This record gives sequence, C-alpha cells and structure tokens, in this order.
Amino acid sequence: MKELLPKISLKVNEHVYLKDPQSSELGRRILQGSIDLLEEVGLEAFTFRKLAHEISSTEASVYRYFESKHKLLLYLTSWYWAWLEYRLIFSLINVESPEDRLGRALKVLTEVVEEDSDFLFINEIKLQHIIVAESSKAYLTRDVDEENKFGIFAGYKKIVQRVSDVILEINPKYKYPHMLISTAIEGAHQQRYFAEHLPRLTDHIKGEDSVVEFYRGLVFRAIECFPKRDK
Amino acid sequence: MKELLPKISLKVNEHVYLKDPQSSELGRRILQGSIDLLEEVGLEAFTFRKLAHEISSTEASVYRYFESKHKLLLYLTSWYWAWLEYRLIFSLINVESPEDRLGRALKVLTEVVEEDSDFLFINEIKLQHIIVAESSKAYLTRDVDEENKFGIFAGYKKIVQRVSDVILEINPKYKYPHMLISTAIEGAHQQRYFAEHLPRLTDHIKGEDSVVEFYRGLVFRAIECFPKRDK
DNA sequence: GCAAAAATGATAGTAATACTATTATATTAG
DNA sequence: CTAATATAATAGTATTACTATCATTTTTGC
Repeated sequence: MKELLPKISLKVNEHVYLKDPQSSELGRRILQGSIDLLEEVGLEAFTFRKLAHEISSTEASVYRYFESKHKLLLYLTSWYWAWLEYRLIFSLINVESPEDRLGRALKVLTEVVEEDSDFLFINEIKLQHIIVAESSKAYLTRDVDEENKFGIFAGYKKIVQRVSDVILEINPKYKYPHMLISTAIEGAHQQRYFAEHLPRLTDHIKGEDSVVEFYRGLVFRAIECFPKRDK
Repeated sequence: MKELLPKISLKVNEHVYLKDPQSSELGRRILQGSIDLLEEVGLEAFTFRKLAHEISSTEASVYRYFESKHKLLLYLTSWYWAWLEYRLIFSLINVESPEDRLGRALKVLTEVVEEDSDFLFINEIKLQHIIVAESSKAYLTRDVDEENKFGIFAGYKKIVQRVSDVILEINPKYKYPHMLISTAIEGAHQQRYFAEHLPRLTDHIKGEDSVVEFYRGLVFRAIECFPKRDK
C-alpha cells in the first residue's frame, strides 16, 4: 500500500476531540507523542503532564485538544478502526470469490503490522502494540453507553458488519457472523498479548504466524467451508 | 452444587493480599463490600475510601488487607478462577467420554452464573458481572510479567491446561488447544459485554444462550469433531 | 504589512486519589 | 488478666486530573 496514494487522512468521530488534532502542528505532535509515550509507559502511567513534557508543550495546551486521556485513547482506537477499514477495502478490491475475500479480510484483521508508511504522524506499528494492550479499555468503562450513542464505536461496528456480510455470502445460514468476527478481532489481540506475557494461555508454532493460522482455521470451519489456501 | 458440600473456601495466591481477607470478619466484609461496590460503580470509580465507607470501616483498615485496588481486583479474579476450576471438576466427575467432557467444560466456561450459593460472602452472580467487565484489566498492565512470576495467573492457566488436555484426548493432533480455550473464555466474557453495550458486535438468537451455543460449535468444529448433543 | 482573532505558553490553583503514618481504642489469645 | 494484635480515627503527602487566567506568539483576512 506504501506510497500508492497521496497522503490522506482518516476521519475520526468528532465527539472524541475538542479540536481536531490532525488540523495543526501541535495536534499532530500530540498524536505522535502520545503514541510514543503510551507504548513506552502504558495507559495507567500515561499522563497529559508527561505527554506535554515529551512534546515540549504544556498540559493546558493538550487539554485544548482532548478532554481526558480516555478521550485520547478513544481517538487512537477510532483512528485504528478507520485505518483497518481502509486496509480492508484495499485488500478486497477486485477479489471476486467470497472465500478469498474472507481469507484476505481475516488476514488483515489478525496479522501483525510490519510497516509504518501511509500516515505521516501515526506510527502504525506502535499503534498496533497500543491497541493490543489497551483498546479494550476504551469500551470497558461506565461511559460506553453514552459514548456509543454518539457513534464513537461506529468504525469498529462497520468493520464487523463488512466482514459479516462476506460470511453470509459464503453461508447465508450461518447464525453468528458478528460474534465470529468480533471474536477473531479481539481474540487476535489477546493472543498476541498472551504470547508476550502469558504464553501458557496460547500456542506458538515455529515458522508460522499461529494467530493468523488459528483464526483462519477457526472461522472457515465455523461456517462450514473448507477454503483453498492461497499458496 | 448447592449445599452438596460443607462450606469450603478457595485458595488464592498469597501475593495478592497483605492479610488473608477470608481469615477475619473485616476481611470478609471487604470482599463482600468490594463486590457490591465494583458492580455498582465499576473499577475506575471504585476507591478504598468509598469501600471503607460502604462497610463502615476506614481506608487505613482496608489497606491492611490489600496494597491497592489492583491487588484487590487480582484477588477477585484469582478467586473466580479457583471457583471455575472447582465447578469444572464437579461437572466432569464420572463423565467418561472426552466429547462429553469437553461439552460440559465449555458450558461451565461460557455460561452465565445463575445461583449464588456455595460461598458465604462472595456473591457469584455479581462477581461474574465484574469479571465480564473488568477481569482483562487484571492482566493488561505493566506489572503482568512481575505478577506472573509470582504465580498470580496460575489459576487461569490451570483451567486452560485442563480443558486443553481434554481437547488433545479427542484430537491429539490439534495444534492450538490453548488458544482455542482462552479464546472461548475471554470471548464469552466479551460477547456478554457486547450483548449489553455494543449489540452490533454480537448476535443473539431468541430462545437460546447464543454465547454458549456459539462457542460450543466453534470449538467442536475447530477440532474436527461433531458432537452428539446432550439431549 | 497590519489589526484582529486564534492558538499556544506560563503559571497557578482545586478537588480527588492513592497512598503512609501515628496514636488511640477495642478485641482476642495465652 | 495481661500482652499482643486488630481496628478506628485522624492527619498528612505526592500525584493526578483537571480548570482558570493572562501573557505571548502565530495565523488570517484585508
């Protein structure tokens, strides 16, 4: 995907920021700096104070962009879903067979990001690490319902819906397409986290990306279709 | 299981508490009160101050039992794993066929708790709500590795290992038994959370417990065995 | 190129949180 | 019944998560 398109920017729900961080230099430094800092210290130890220091700005200035660190986390996760959707669309373009489409979609949803390219101030590799460890905290709060009303999780739902539709093309009778896809997405994150920190909760087979292989097998078997492997 | 056994207590790793809360009246009030309060306000808004107030004690006294609210959360999750293991053992007693054993195990891992019975000061129904919404926060921290060294997640691993072994009895060649089980356990929590807060990420079919049905199908298909339904 | 507007920086302040410490009082165990 | 232990009452500290104010810089519209 690298360099195929002019640099574009991804839309994030307006309710997560006070001022669009993609619209100014400081805003972009906030995004970049917060990705660096979050990856380094984790959400719990992350503060706007430290962030401001890291980017040579002030706490008050950061607060002009984001109401709280929770909103900033929502921003990053929303951005990630938008980015995933963008990659999903690309990887499905011109692919006809629904089985192929599903296989490719699953790969995008479960694989590890290895190049950081399309977006100037977002390091996608670091962002994925953050997503793996922190994204569930974005919705596991007392504010979910309220935030959900404002469409903050729409990007996530859209992806799940999109891939569910592919499943239903393959097997219109399959009863749990949304569960299956959200299980694969969240599960892939968890399994990567487990591999790093709690390896007895997962499996790793040398020479393959076991997370990708596992969820591929899981999904295709669940919907009762045995796919032709792409080489 | 109700009343079959004399009241017993479950062992929790020593490193999560300063003083065993099951050993004193105040300790038990702390457990009971924290389950009530956590369910009511969620982990973020939960403080030892509020807890102390709720149980008519003091902050300082609570701190004599638990170093921090994170440790208290670890206590509750560890207790939950111990309790799940206990229920797992019961549900597999005298069941010979490995397919049956797996079916029963999955049911225990994914079903909703409906009675609160065996343990005096732990409300298992409320505890399960807390687990659904908060348990992943117990390991998604910077302290995981350190805590893992002290065996704090051993209870969880033990369950995963136990059920993985059943899978391998059925299909010794299956490559991802741990992934499969941890996916089912965590996934079941997530899907219940989604059902309540983000329903477009899941599926619900009237007249069945879709979470249980979904993971049952998923697991049996993944390992290539088509189970006889129990009734 | 300049005035007005907007963005940022510098600094300060507040309420709440997450603890620690001290001493007094109650409870319990030998 | 005394000594040890547990709990309560109270106070205090450092940090966090903000909000407010005002000065300074940058941007923009003409």
